[in-house]
Amino acid sequence: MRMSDLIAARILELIEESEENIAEIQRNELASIVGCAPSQINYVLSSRFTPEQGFIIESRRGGGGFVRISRIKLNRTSAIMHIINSIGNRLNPMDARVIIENCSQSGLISPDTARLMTAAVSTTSMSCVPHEYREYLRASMIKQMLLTQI
Amino acid sequence: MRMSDLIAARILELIEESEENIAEIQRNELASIVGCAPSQINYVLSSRFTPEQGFIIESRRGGGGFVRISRIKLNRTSAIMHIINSIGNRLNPMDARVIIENCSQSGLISPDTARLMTAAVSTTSMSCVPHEYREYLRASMIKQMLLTQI
DNA sequence: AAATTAAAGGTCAAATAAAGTCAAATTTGG
DNA sequence: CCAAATTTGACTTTATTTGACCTTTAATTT
Repeated sequence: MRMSDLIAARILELIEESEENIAEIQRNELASIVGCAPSQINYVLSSRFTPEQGFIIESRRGGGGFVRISRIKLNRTSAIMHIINSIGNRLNPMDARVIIENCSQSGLISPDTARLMTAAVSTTSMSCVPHEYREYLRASMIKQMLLTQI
Repeated sequence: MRMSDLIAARILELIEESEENIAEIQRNELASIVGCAPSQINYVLSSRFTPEQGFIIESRRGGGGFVRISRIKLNRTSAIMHIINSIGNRLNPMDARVIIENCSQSGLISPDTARLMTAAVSTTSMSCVPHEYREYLRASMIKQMLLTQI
């Protein structure tokens, strides 16, 4: 398993465990527990816990510093609208994957729907359209599909 | 024996071995095991593990990357496979609509899924890709999506 | 209270590790 | 012989990992 996935999994675990959808970690401590460079924690946060994915990151430096990751919880419709609005007009495969994953995780869409959407935006599906269009297509498709889930 | 056949055989073998009909490989590793150029793995995948043949391909690049090949189990599947195979490599909006409608009518997919698929292949979703690609895209997307419904 | 020190976390770019693409060259079956 | 299938490899794109250096803040000392 990738280190990044392990870190992401650990953070999600902490969020789940908590009542208030918050994980509060010490960057260096977590890094040394999972055995990675501290800056890799930042990499994971910035690639998988972005505002677009429904997370807010706050932090404090200095003695007793911390990083707080909170998942924002909205009602169904606004959650979906929020996600739709956070998607620009392009979307790369990784971000698409994370968005679908999060929607599924947070119960906004069923696992079945998640699989369907993943298939729809897969590179395989799109192999017939030239690269320069793919990210735009992915974005607009995901938006359209999410809209049906309201 | 042809190299491609050997590769295909090896992948099938891995799928057989697995409980969940999934083979997860590292492209470069497999290539070096069987002794071929890495890109030949892609060739084999795209020529022998297509949706028409009941396979879904997913992949990730970068460190710890992989290619996952999953085979769909055959049960109610035959109906869906039949539909997939009846779709050529192009599909106009009207025919797509009819196919989705039929699947829905015959209970192969839920109304919700039908709406999702309709949204995915809608002209709105595709407005960012030039007309000449749309029918191909529609066909390959519908195939990929139907596969997930088995 | 001000100055200093130590303890966090942040940034960014380079190194590494995959996979994808495409077209040219080669082989094969009819 | 020819068209289709296969093989190869140079080049591209993407994701991850690491480390050196930077900034902020809390704690401690003077």
